[in-house]
Amino acid sequence: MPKTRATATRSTCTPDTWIEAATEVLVDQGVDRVRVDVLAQELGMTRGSFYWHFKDRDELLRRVLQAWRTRATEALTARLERAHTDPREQLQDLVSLPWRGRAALRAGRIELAIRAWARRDDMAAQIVREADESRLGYIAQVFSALGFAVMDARRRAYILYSAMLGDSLLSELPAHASQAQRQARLELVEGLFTAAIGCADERRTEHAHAGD
Amino acid sequence: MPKTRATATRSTCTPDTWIEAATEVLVDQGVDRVRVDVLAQELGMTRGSFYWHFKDRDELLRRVLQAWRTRATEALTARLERAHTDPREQLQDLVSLPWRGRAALRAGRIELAIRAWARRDDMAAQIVREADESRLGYIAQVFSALGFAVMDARRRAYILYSAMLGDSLLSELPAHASQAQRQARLELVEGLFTAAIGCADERRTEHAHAGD
DNA sequence: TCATTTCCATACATAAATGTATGGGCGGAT
DNA sequence: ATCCGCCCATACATTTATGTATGGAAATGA
Repeated sequence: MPKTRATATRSTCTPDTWIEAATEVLVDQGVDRVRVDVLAQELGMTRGSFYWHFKDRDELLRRVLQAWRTRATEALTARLERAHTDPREQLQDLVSLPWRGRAALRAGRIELAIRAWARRDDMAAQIVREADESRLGYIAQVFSALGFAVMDARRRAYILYSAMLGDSLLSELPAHASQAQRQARLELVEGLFTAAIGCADERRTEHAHAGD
Repeated sequence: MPKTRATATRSTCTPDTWIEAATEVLVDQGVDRVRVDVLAQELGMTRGSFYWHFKDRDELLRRVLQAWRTRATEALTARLERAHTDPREQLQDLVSLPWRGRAALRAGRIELAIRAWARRDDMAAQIVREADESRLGYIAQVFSALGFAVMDARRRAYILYSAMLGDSLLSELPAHASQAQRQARLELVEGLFTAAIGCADERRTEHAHAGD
C-alpha cells in the first residue's frame, strides 16, 4: 500500500481526503455549500480534524483550486506530448474526449462547477482563464497543422472550444446524451471545422479586420 | 407614470423590486448569496417588508425563475414572429445577438447564473431545459429553411447553440471580447455552419445512426 | 371622522456555520 | 518506561441568516 493512503482506509485523514470531499460537494452543490461541518460529517470526522490540517475554510478552497489546476495542466501537457501525430487524429480525439469514460464526465462537471465559482472568485477566474488560454493555444496549433492560416486557425479554435464548453453545459441536463446522437454530431463537427470556408457561400472572405 | 412604478421612486417596494434585486445578486454572487437581509439593506428596507410581499425566501427564488422564463419565452416568440424572412438573415442576427447591446450582455449573464443554479435545483433545471429545447427547435428550423435535411439541421443547431453557450461562458472572463475579433469570428461561424458537409473531407456521410 | 387596509419597522426565537481553546489517545523515539 | 509530537474530539464563543410576532405610520374608503 502506498504511503499516501487514499479514501479506502478510514483511520486517518490527509489533506487530500478533505480536498476530495470538498470537490465532491463543490461539483453538485456549489462552492457556498462546501462547509467544513458537512465535510466532517461525511468523512466521519469532526471539525477538529479539519482545523488541524487546514488553517481556514479559505485554505481548503484554495487547495481545491490548485488541485484542479495541476490536473488540468497535466492533461494538456499530456496532449502536447503527442503533438507530432496526425493533426486529424488529434482533432478527432480532442472532440471525442469529453464523453469517453466516466472520468472525463466527472472532469467536465468539476470544471463547470469551478467555472461557476469563477464568476465571483478572482483566484478561480484567474485559473480558469489560464486553462482556457492554454487549450485555445493547443487547438489553434492543431488547426494550424491542418493547414489553416494562423488567424483562421485561432478563430476556428475559439469556436470549436466554445462548442465543446457549451456541449458540456447542455449535457449536464441529460437530454441529448444518446451515444448515437453524440457520434453523429461528432462527425459533423469534424466535417464542419475542417472544411474550407465559403463552400456554399462564396463571398469576400477577408475585409478590414483590424484587431489581432 | 404607470401604475406599477419601477425602481425609480423609493417610497414603496413591489414584489418586482425584490425580484430585480435578487436577480442582481444572483448574477454576480450566485443563488446561495441571495439573502433577504442583504437585499433589504440594499433596497433601504428591512426584512419586515420582504416577509410581507413574500412568504418565503423560496418564493422569491421561484419568482425570479418565473420572471426569467417569461422573458426568455417572449424573446423566442418574438423571433418566431419574423420566421418568414430570409433564413440567412435569421441566422445572422441569431449569432450576432448575444453581443449586441448591453441588455443582451446582461441577459447572458443572468442566464449563466441560472444555469449554474440549475446544476442543483430541479425547478431551475426544468426551466433551463425548456428554454434549450425551444431554442434548439428554432435554430434547427432555420437550418431547415436553409435547405439542410432534418437530421443535419438538428445537429447543426445543437453545435451552433453549444458554441453560442460556450462563447457566453468564455466572454465572461473578458479576454477575447474585442469587437473586431467578434466580428471576424461571427462571419467565420456563418461560413462554417452554412457550408455543406464534406467540403474538404469527403467520406461516408451517413452510416448506421440508429437514434433519433 | 374613523375604521380599515396597506406596507413596513422592531424585537424575539431559532438555526446554522465558523473559528478557537483545550484536552486526550496513540505511536515512535530515546 | 516515558516523553513527545501527531491527529482528533469536545466544548465554548461568535457570527450570520431565517422566520415570526407584534406594533405602528400612512393612505384609503365610507
